[in-house]
Amino acid sequence: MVTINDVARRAGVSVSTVSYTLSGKRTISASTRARVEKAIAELGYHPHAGARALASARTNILALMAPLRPDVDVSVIMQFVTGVVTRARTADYDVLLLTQDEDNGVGRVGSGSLVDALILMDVESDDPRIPQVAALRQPTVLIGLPEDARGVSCVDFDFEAAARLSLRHLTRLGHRDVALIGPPPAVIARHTSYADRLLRGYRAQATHDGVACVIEPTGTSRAEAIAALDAVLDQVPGLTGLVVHNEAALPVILGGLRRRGLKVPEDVSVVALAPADVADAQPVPITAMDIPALNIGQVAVDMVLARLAGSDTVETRLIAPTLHERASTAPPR
Amino acid sequence: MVTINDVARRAGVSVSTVSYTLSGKRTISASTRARVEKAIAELGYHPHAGARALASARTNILALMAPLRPDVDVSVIMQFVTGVVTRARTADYDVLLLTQDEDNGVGRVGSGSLVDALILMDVESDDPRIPQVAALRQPTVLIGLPEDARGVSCVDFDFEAAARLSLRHLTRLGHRDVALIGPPPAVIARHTSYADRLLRGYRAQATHDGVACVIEPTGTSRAEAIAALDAVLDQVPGLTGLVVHNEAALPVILGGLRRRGLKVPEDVSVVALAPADVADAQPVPITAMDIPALNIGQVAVDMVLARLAGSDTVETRLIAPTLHERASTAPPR
DNA sequence: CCGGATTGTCGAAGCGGTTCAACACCCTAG
DNA sequence: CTAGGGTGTTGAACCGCTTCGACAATCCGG
Repeated sequence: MVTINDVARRAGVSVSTVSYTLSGKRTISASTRARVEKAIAELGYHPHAGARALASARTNILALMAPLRPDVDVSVIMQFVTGVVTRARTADYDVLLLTQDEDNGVGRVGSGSLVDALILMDVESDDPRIPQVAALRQPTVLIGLPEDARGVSCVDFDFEAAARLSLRHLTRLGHRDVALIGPPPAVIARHTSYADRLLRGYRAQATHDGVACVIEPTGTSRAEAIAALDAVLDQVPGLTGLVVHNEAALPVILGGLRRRGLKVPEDVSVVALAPADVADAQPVPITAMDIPALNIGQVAVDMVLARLAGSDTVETRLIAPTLHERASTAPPR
Repeated sequence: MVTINDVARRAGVSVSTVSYTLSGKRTISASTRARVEKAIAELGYHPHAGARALASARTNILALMAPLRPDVDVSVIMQFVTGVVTRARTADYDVLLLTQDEDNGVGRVGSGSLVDALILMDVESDDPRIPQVAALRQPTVLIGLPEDARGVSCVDFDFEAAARLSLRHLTRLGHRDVALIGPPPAVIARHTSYADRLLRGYRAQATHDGVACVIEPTGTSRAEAIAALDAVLDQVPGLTGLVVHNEAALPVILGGLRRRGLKVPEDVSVVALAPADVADAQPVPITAMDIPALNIGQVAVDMVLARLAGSDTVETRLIAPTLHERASTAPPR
């Protein structure tokens, strides 16, 4: 293993000079810097991450706790993770990937000084992890808006507004017989923050627009999606408008509508809450509130890095939704 | 920060005793162990990861380099990542998530002693990362079979056999006018290992079964998928059988077939290479070679952990495919 | 031409663990 | 009763890096 000592010897300077050359925390003459850099290149020196972490109390690692379970929209997760990892790298940070279902992952990586900061996805309205991160000395960003954030920063897509705008798009087109096919029952039961806000927004808009508020959750499996569609058609016999927030169920629902002889958008208009590429990659391109998952991931990293850089402003950011019209919505005939 | 010193003082023993209690590398009397564990619990002690890494030359972190780009099948990636992370945690390892497109990520985390081992996804036939990992002291497992693995272990789904069996399934049903809609052109151009093997298998089986070998790559966007379907129908006018290996294109292709008045499976039989849940979540449940991505991830971790535990057997493992019949295949009429 | 800044470099003290060699103690066999 | 062999515990060296205080050399204005 080549250490900072080897570099120092080769460059004919002291270890501290090498360290300062690397960190730039003291001025180094151009000639010395050149000699050190040459030695580093020749030896292929990479500082030992553990030693650095020990001495500097910084690991340059971010923890990202993601819901690696099947009942979430994989595309959204993936894009979010991608946003986090790529942005983190631009600031010379690495990302440690954790699952939710570990007992006390937060405490382990936090108290163990394994990471400098945390990003928690899939936050619930009353998430048990919030007191855990609040007790940590590392800053944290939550994806989602818990009831009580306890001074922890939050960021998320504005699902409430997205639900409202989705329904409004349908009612403005003239649809009165509408329904929402939503996230899995388990997600709702957990009071996952985004699901709570989604339902709240949908309900508010339904009341506002004077249409019946029919909400049917559904899982990711084909059978569940079909059942949800059945239930919805049962409750709203002359259904002409559908809002769907369930990436996995989307194709099945479209197939189900077709099998009943219902054409999209001629007979039924469909609005989805999904990333743009998912909406576009359906049998019929779907009008959707595009979820900018990549962007949210980047913002989360920016927020957490700002805290690491010394800022102590705790903020909550909501990313405004935009409707993207594709081929799945039309006025009722 | 509570350190091992605090624990030692509180338990009335030396630091080395605490350390040995934690690691179990020396015998400790039951009473001492109890006192130490009590102190640890009371203080909420978590060993400092950096200090531990420095002293023991072990970080208990695995690097996972995943293709976080849009032209890959997100479900497969997600499931694989999930398999890796969950299995790693059972062995008290954490996972550092890296992207391919970083310049020298392998060298950075390897030489920098950030990780104990690496897992590389999306390996190309002549992957530039292979010499890099071969130069590292950390063991590595490749997902995919490069031409020259240079003594690095490999594991993957047997895409060659999967392609053969997919086509064979169609020809056995009596289909003669068949085609393959494959991975994105860029993936093929890169000579991604799985794409190479997929095409090889398909070609071999086409020759063996005496059918024309029509292969059309396609990207993940709707336009590309439609174009690919057009091209295929152009080349094979009386098409009755289709093999698809492109998760994102699948729904679009099904939509395109329908728009042309072609029913699945009455007019066209479709076999996919995809994870079971993806195949099931289509408008029509698709007969598929189920890609056991979760399992492959677990196996990759097992292999790398075996190397860390001292085994020096370099092996290549291929996971055999199994066909799962759903509702998308039937004899031609 | 001198005193005080400024600039560039260095030595050494940690950071918080692991692990080795040493040692005290107790048990048992001869 | 003693030699010999565990068993349980300890002190101290060490892992590779960062950073503080010290210091020599150079520069500048008065």
